[in-house]
Amino acid sequence: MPELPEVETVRRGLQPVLEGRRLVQVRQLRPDLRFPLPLDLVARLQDRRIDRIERRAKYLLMHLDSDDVLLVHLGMSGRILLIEDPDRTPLLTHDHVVLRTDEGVEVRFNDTRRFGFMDIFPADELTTHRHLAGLGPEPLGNTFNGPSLAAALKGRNTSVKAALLDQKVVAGLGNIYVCEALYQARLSPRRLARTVQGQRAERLVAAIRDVLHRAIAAGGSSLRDYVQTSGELGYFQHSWAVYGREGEACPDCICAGPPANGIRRLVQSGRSTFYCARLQR
DNA sequence: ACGAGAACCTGTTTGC
DNA sequence: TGCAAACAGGTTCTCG
Repeated sequence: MPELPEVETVRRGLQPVLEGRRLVQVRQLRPDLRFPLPLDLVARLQDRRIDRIERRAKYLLMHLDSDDVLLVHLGMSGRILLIEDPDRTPLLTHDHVVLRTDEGVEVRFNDTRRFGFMDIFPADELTTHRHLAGLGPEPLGNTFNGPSLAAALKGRNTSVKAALLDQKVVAGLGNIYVCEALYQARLSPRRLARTVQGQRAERLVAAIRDVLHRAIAAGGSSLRDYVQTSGELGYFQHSWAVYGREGEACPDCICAGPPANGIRRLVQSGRSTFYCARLQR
């Protein structure tokens, strides 16, 4: 999916189109995504004004003038398409929820694999909601630092790779940016999470923040199914050092080419990890 | 309680 | 060429 940088890019694209706008038409094309959609979703969105759009981890949170919050998660293949001329733009196969604003623009939630989901709930449940309550710190926030990450990893008997994918440890990283951050921090993805303490934790925090900042500045990464809200392509995928580069030379060392050297791929808890075995310890 | 793997879905790419 | 297997950004559930 869209990881944190892609979701932040979508949020920034939606802001000028949706904030302050009223929803004059709401259509739901199927009863469920990853989970059943709330039965009253359309009724609670119809004629509401969107006051503010924020992001928490990989979630978009749209605050309504009814004091409800619309939560959107893009899953693996979710996209949000902005349609300037909706009456002359046919729906696509996997358009599932369609919002039209009082300015005549449509926002269409399109998700091929339907791993995405939506919910709507009262704003006072923001900290207790099932999808938000257990989340760890924002990696770009003030509370995420070397000591706090070290504390979160202490006692964890899994790999640092698997631990960073756990949204309770830090919220918003996914497979791509974990691989990139571990590479930049020169830490092996196989390293036991609980051994990442002190300077190693400091290095990892700095790498995570730097990778995310650079990715956001580039407008995120465009993957097979993902396009920015505007329809433009993010271009951070050209900056990947290791992700998807199995067999290529490591950009920062001399261990060129396959098979023994260069960037390797391994599978950890069912997901591909890309790394340089020489630089990452 | 923790960690690993399966499940959820569709589409594309890879390999025999 | 054709078909089956592998693989893809995430989260949640089950099982040992």
